[in-house]
Amino acid sequence: MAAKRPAETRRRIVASAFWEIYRQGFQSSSIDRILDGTQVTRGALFHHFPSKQHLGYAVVDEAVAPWIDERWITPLAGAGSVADGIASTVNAYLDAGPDEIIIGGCPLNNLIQEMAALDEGFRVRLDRIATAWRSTVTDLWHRTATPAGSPDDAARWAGFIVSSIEGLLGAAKLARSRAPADEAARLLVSVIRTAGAG
Amino acid sequence: MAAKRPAETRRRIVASAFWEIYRQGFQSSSIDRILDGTQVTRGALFHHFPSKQHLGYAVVDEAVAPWIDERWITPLAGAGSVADGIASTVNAYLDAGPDEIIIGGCPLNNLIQEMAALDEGFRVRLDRIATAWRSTVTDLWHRTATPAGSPDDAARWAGFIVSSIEGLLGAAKLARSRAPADEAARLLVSVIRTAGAG
DNA sequence: TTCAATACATACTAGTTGGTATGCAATTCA
DNA sequence: TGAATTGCATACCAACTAGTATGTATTGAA
Repeated sequence: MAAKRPAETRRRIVASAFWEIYRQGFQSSSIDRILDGTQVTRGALFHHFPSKQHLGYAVVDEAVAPWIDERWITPLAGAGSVADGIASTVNAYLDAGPDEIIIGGCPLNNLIQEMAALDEGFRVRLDRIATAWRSTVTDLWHRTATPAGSPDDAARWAGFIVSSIEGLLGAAKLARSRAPADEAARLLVSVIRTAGAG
Repeated sequence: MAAKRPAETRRRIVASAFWEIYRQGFQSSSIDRILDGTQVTRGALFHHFPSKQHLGYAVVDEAVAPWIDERWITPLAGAGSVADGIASTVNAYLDAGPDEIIIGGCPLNNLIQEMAALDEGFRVRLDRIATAWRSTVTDLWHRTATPAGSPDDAARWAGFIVSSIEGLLGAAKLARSRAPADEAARLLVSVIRTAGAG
């Protein structure tokens, strides 16, 4: 046993748990498999987290949220328009990283479908992430779109856009190919432009 | 033990398995819980299905597919326009049945997110259902939309529309409310109309 | 009516699950 | 430096898992 660095131990558990949960889903994830590869023992894990459920919550807060943040929210915040922001974040997402990310789907969406109906703790945490994403789109819309229609339009569009992105990512997962996501994204972007946010 | 009616026994297994899988997901569904309530025993189940996986396949083919068929595909086939068809199927879906259907999400989408990356048998079966849905939208588009743009436009729009519906159903699940789905659907329909399919 | 195939029913098993009990080592603070 | 407190390791456990072995009852055809 090396030196005791509790923060580092905890970080490794959460990181490994994120991938195990990403691949298997939360319920079918296994503590033993989370531990595999890491140099962490069962005792250490249950010292840091009272239960698998709490570990799951930590994964959402400390791994899924940053994942969405860096891939969608942060780049979007600096975009010149909603259409440009959506086009470039979707492209960057589909371009970047291994196929596993296309085939495995969006970690946020995966957990929403699996856990939102089953566990309120998961639900509120996941909702927090989705809300932050939508808010960023809403702000961007307000800042850059040609003002027309009711002031709630931006929020409505943001809801539509974010849910559409989750949908198109699911289509790619089903097809094991980025093609359907690419096509749907192009349509989504063109539709945003004609709405005056291009 | 009552009279032996194998077809009825099998039907009851698939029906019960559908709900258990709908609620828990496939991997976390339990044979014992599937059997609970039904008057079927373990032996009967494993007589009709060689494994849980094969039962899962049967559920997709014989329960999920009809579910999508009767709620989306069939009504859509008789619609007067794409916009009208989408508006009325979404509304009917959100109106009909218990809240469980809003909170529980779309059985097709649930299984896509959980199983598409893990099991090719599930993936192709789920893809078959989604493809049938998209084809129906494509045909409707061809029949009723004002002809403009390339001939692939209809298929592209169909892909976008179906994935958007799955996305907006996911938003309702996350919010435990039909409101976000309603708003996103209204935007989707208006966007379809401006594209000439209204 | 016999016989074979089908349709179940019961009991069991090997493996996996999340979680705990307990002990020791490293760190921190008085 | 001594004494808590924290961090971690090992061994264990009860519950649950899918699946099997084996038996019997029911069916349909000859």
